[in-house]
Amino acid sequence: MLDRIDLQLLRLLQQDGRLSTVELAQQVGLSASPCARRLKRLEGEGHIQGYRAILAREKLGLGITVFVNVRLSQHKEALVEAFEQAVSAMGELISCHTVSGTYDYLLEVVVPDLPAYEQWVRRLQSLAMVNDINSHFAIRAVKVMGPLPI
Amino acid sequence: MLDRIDLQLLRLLQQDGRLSTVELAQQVGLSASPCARRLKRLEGEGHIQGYRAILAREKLGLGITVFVNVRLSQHKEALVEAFEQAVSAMGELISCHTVSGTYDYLLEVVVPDLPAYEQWVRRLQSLAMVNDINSHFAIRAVKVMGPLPI
DNA sequence: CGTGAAAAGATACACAA
DNA sequence: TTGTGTATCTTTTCACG
Repeated sequence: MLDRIDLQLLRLLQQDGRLSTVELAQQVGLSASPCARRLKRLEGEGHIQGYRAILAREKLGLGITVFVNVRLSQHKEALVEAFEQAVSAMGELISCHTVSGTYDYLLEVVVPDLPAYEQWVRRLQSLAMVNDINSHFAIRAVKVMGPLPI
Repeated sequence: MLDRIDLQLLRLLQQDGRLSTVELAQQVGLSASPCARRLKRLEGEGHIQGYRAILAREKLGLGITVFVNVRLSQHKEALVEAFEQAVSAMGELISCHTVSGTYDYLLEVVVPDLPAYEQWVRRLQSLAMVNDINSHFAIRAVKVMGPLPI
């Protein structure tokens, strides 16, 4: 499905999402048109889901990152869906996975300050199916949004 | 520092990092040149750290995401730095924070399969200053890399 | 996959408001 | 600071070898 060159293109675009077809072409040792063809294919097949600017959290006043473990009181389909829909709609939540172990979910929340976090937790607690919440504050980021290992 | 329009630009670029100056301009109700100036400023001041393509993990054979809690045996400056440098160099690690609570670190690791994860854990365990490791597998992603709330 | 050419689009800059 | 206009450069697209 994907050959060396495709992977190279993906790697390059993961580093710099604004590289043009021409720039990519010379970096992978191709000419522009086959490179453009590959690009379109990679996008069309969904290997590339999109492009985005990476913003500086702290500079934007988003100094607090919190990892939050959540356990639900029940696991009825309807409640699970309601929970996921509710948290997905929260802008402060940038990541949410169901996980193995003691808790059901691991959330990552980004807020400007502690009062904002308290407010957010209140909203989370107000969800009826939420049984237990355990917060871990990020003290320092060692590595953030690293590139996928491809 | 940042006015409404700047924030709008950042929001738009967070959704689509390939929008051109002209497209951005009409979306925020500006003409091209002031929009380009703002863009350059936002990039120059570091509000925009870069641009990248968002890739589909599963399609690329990276089906396993694991959240790993790590506790060190000591917290001497040198050991801490050695640990952080070692894990930062691991491609499978896409995120690493020091966190409050029982553990010192929370890592996010992406690998193709369980054998690859076992291998990775072995490498982690081989670091002398690592005292305790606790893995939580991501069973399902509810929300991944959501936009920052700006 | 490569080449070449044509068309479209983007950027940069000077100047006016 | 923004808007307009222009000139330049780049990119994209496509037909064909």
